[in-house]
Amino acid sequence: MENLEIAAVLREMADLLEIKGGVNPFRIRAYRNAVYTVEEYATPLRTLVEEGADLTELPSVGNEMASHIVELVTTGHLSRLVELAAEIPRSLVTLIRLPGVGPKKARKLWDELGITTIDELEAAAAAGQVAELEGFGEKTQGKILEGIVRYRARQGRFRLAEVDELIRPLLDWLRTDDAVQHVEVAGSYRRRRETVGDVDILAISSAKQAVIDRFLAYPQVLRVDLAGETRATVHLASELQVDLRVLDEQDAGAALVYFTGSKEHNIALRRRALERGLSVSEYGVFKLAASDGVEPQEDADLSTTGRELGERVAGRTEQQVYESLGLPWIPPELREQRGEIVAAERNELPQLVSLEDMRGDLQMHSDWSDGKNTIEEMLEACVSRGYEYFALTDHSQALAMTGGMDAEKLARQLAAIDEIASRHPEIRFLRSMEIDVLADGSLDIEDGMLERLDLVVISIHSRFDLSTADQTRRLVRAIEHPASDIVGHPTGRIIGRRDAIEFDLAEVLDCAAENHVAMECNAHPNRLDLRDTHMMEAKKRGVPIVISTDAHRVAELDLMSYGVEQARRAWLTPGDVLNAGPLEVLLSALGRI
DNA sequence: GCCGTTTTCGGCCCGACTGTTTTCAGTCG
Repeated sequence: MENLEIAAVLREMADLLEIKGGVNPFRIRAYRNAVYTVEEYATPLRTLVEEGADLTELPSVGNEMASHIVELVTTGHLSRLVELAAEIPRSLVTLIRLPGVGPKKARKLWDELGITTIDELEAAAAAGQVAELEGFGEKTQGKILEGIVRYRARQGRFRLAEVDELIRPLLDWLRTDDAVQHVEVAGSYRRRRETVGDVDILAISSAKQAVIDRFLAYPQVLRVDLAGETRATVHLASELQVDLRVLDEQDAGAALVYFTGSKEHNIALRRRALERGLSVSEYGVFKLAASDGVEPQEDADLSTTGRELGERVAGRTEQQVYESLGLPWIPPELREQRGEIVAAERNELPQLVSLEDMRGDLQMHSDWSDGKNTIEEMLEACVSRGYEYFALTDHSQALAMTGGMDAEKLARQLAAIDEIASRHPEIRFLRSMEIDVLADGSLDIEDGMLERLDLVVISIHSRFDLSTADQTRRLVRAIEHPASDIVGHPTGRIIGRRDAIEFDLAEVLDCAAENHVAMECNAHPNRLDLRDTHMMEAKKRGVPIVISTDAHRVAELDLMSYGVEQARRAWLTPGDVLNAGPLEVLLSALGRI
């Protein structure tokens, strides 16, 4: 059982316990905390279980969660969930995915109307039965019906690059309004997560209502979900959800921290604040009033609303907010509660790699295979981006439909490259190729030709369905080939379209480290492969990373920023990224010189 | 259920908006 599946079971436990009601809310929260840990963990927990490792070492995993995980890995099911499902229909958890329906309402729908599925809920709402229930009404019933339609049609998360395109004109629309002093996008977009569920926009203004009005008047707004005095939520025509919050300038820093998240990072900050007698919200950092007689609430009170606040100590800038908590400013890409607060406290935050550090691009295609531009056009585009070197990596013959090259065609290309390179001393031209790794792990070109290349990129483009063991063997054999330098888009995933191939990440990374082979972070926003957590694992195991665009046309060379952002999320410094350094260091790390 | 520079009990993050309430519960982020 894989981590995501384990997490899904634990999440279902939490949902069912919540629907059941009368359960200690902190017990439910404990399940949700464990879900986060399991989802974020880079290596399969199944391997930890097989090694007999102590799972309670993991954050938010105690004896109970550890035994749950062991049971799931070894038996494939969780007896506690089976017991719970005998009391509460499991399908009720789908109801709370609907907007406006939470655990309490789901429970009521089941108790009063015997509803357990979305289909049954739709029928009951259409018949007007839902509005009759206490705590429900006509509006709620209508909202549920709309929500069901959207639930069935929903598109899922948006890729970061799509959101970039959708959100830029909206930002321009807001910025041209006089009432708006400043606009910034927060949320997972600012943390540069590979996909974004909804977009959080933060506006600074003293005329809040005017900003809300401007936002609601944006031509691409398809429907308004809610609109208050300081916040509004809309769906754009693209179905992308956008939340706007309008705040005073003095609150900008606290608000930006709050809305950038992640949720887990914020919770950790607030816990830290409480330890210091402070309270953090989107309105600032406040001293807590002396808490003489704090009356403990009986269960269900999840919030600390009503706590007496004292003097405000920070809020205008993010720096101030972190400083008030005894921390240096933390880059948004690191705010995932993966140890950044501890590192910040010790002043050990990494100096993250940036786009300006990049000195070359190590995967791109020309019209010799499936690229759209000539070799010389690609070269000139690299020069204009200020690169010191670049690698041209047209496909090998196994990808016939791309015009992949056999030995004879490669020989002709190398001759053409020599001629072009001789006219362009301003950049170092690396003769390279993206060579297919065949199903058995052999490379798709004669060894004799490999010797004529400066750099060899090896990639999997077929047989994505091999077993974990076979796929691991395949990659290990290819990496062990003495000519191999870089594994291109190692997991082969296409975000939202094709799953990653299955292999033993630890074994492959260790093999790469041993053989001086680098792993690529493919910067194309559809791939982002390796992903952030995998790169963290690679760094831990001493495997160098390269960031390449895999450009098939000149314009795609600009996708480099997406790769760099993912590398930043993986805590990588310029020293961890080979093509952020001088060519000699790169070639030496790959065992070329 | 988890956790520990106020450790093995007693805590556990904070606020806005909506709809249905006649003073607030539920949901959401």
